[in-house]
Amino acid sequence: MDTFDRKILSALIEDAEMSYEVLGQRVGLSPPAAHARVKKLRESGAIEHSTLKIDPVKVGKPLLAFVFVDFAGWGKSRKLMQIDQFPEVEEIHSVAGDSGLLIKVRTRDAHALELFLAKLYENSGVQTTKSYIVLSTFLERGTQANATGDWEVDLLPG
Amino acid sequence: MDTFDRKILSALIEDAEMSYEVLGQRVGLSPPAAHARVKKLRESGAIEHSTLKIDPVKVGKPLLAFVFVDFAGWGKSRKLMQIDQFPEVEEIHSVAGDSGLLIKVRTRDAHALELFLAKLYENSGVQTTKSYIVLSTFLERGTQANATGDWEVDLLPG
DNA sequence: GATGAAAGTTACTCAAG
DNA sequence: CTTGAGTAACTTTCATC
Repeated sequence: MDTFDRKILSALIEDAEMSYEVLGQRVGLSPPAAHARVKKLRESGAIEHSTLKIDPVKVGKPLLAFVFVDFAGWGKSRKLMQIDQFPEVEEIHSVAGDSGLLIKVRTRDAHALELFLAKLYENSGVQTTKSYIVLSTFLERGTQANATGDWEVDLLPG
Repeated sequence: MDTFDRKILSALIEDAEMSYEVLGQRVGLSPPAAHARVKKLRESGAIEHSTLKIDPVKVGKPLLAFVFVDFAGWGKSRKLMQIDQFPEVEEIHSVAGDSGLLIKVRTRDAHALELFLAKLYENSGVQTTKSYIVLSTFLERGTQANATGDWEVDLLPG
């Protein structure tokens, strides 16, 4: 995972359908060299899979919310994990602090969110939920390949 | 945006590099028909762009956190918006409730998160931050194309 | 690492039903 | 919408430097 690999990942994160010829000249490698590195990045698992960024509004899910879920105990957490079956749910994390789970959920409207929350409460063990409604999103992207300072280093010769 | 379109999006979200032949037989269309629909989905903006799902650990960012940021006022929000320059930052939302902004940030370790928070406090107007450290992630995916109930409907004839 | 080349596959478009 | 066909482009690998 050197600078070339990070440049390749950064380029493909922006547009995964770039040809190896274009990719190569963007990162300063020949097409075969770029291809070999992408292959290794896939085999190593650094690239999990290719996917699409979808416009939430166009698929009828303009309302985004983050829901914190508190439990009485951890016994029923298995059943609650099945909420990944809901296509409205995009993320499920367990978090440190005063809450148990943090769920990112995207619905058609407030009523659909209410129905989802009702499903949550059907699980015994769920004590309270606290929802944060998103008013507007300024940035939303996947994991970036570079870290702070990477670009400055890249500008140096050598 | 009919059932075919949602099936196409769902398939490409799982694997965007599928050939139109495979895509067609997965959704029940001929390759040219599948191709034409994908083209329209791009032109309509429903598909924003193709991207890669990256393994955060493999790129050196195993620590995920959600940070709520409170302001004194909205005057300096423009400057604070520049935090999208940080590759650690994946999402920036303004949320209703007792906080102003919600930031999803992924760093190498707790120290790197601390450095990022220090950058936030450099902005005048930032009053407090409240961070939720993610202990484990059970689900993390992009916006799904279907809504609850879609699959049941699809199983019906006609 | 670069180049050049080869074979196989796919993208993309169109005509016709 | 389907089938069938066609060209251009790309992927993928390999031999060579």
